Amino acid sequence: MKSEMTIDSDASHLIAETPAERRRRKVRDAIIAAAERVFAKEGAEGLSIRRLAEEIDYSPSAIYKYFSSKTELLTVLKEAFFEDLIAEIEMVKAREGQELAVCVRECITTYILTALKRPHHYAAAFSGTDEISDWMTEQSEDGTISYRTRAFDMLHELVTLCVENGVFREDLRIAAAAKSLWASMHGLAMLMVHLPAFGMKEMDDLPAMSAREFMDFHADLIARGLEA
Amino acid sequence: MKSEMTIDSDASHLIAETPAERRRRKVRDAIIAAAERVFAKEGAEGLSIRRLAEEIDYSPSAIYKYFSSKTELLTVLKEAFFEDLIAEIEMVKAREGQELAVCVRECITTYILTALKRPHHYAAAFSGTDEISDWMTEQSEDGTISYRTRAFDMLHELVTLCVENGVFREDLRIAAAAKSLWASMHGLAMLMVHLPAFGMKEMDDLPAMSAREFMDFHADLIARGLEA
DNA sequence: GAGAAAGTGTGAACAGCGTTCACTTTTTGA
DNA sequence: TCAAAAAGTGAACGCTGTTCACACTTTCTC
Repeated sequence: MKSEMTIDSDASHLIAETPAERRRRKVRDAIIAAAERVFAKEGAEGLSIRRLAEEIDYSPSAIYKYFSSKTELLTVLKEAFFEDLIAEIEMVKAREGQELAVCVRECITTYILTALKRPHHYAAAFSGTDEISDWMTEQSEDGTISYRTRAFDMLHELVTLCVENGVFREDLRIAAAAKSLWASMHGLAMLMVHLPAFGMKEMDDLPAMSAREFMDFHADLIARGLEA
Repeated sequence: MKSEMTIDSDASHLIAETPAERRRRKVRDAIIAAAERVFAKEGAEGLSIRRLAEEIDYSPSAIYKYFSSKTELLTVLKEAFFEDLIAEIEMVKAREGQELAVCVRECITTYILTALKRPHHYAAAFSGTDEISDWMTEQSEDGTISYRTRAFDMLHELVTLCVENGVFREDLRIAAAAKSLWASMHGLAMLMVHLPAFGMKEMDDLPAMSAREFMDFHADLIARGLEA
């Protein structure tokens, strides 16, 4: 029952909630909770409207009273996941008394680790047929800024900070560096998501790296490219 | 009609080809050519067996006499694409009289550029539900080595060469470095594939980078991380 | 409290999908 | 020439997302 808390579908209810609204929100949350459950386990292919309906004991068509399409439902899941991802990294950034160079490396590994915790979510967030032309100015008419943009802003801040403090080269093009950094993190996350054994299996005669060690290795390579 | 040449479905016909075989190959190639055409334009979603059948004037069930499943057909497309990708990079590697450090950067941009030429192919090659546990030893019983493994081998060679010639740090873990390098290239390729404007749109006051400039920038960052 | 209006839930249906199978037609090889 | 093999087909199965007319329930207004 605590599933109601996992995703707060309407955070702007400081004003009292009528019973009708409460009921509606409950059903909506139940749908999302069921979707979350199925999706985490089996990904987008396993998640069908009919199965979802069965899982919450409603008819398939009922779901369309809450979400205009399967795509919209999936978008909600993706957004919630990205919210988590961003929060996770903000936490690392906010830790006090740490060296910036270390912080950068930990942000990178945290990003990848969080992606691996819900691989289907991460893959879906990037393999949709969203087809957005301007991903930066991407901004729904209600003023909401897309999760991708928010994630990028976070990285942009981090890079700026590093340049200002002399950790990264001072001639760095900041926005470009942030995008490049993102790409490198994203690449490993994606590869590990759908080639689960990618982190392992060296062909050297050296003792094999663990997935975690490899992630640290990757983070170090990325950071080295940026550092002064 | 030159489409028959784009994919050679059976390269081992040094022995004479009977009329029957010739006819069969022709139909098979027509299916592949049509699939290639549709897939390049609209991706996996636009490619249905029924549509394919219509396109080549056969019944849907006929296609199953040539491919056991849609998945198998898609695998053929992906393999052909990866063959191209690998060949493209081998060409860059084979160019003579060039500095190794430059070569590395050009391999990276070539990889990304080739991916962007057929974005749907590239995305499909990595977003399938292949679910392979050991991606390295991945080797069909007929002795065929997977395209992913071949791509990795190529990178492994490149990194080895760079370490031997003092271009990369000599203490580098070669296999790990190759994987990391791959991840970073892959990340940018993937991001640009489905956020087409990712390469553009800086937020700096500086003049905007072109997609090509940004790719060079990214390649440089990756290489710097590896270099001595 | 009565009645209109709005909201909620349903079952049947549509069009599409990948795939299978019994079937006919064509081609091959002895 | 005739049987065996191969090639091609149309109908069907079970699945998908989605829509729509309909019934039922809640809410709001007079």
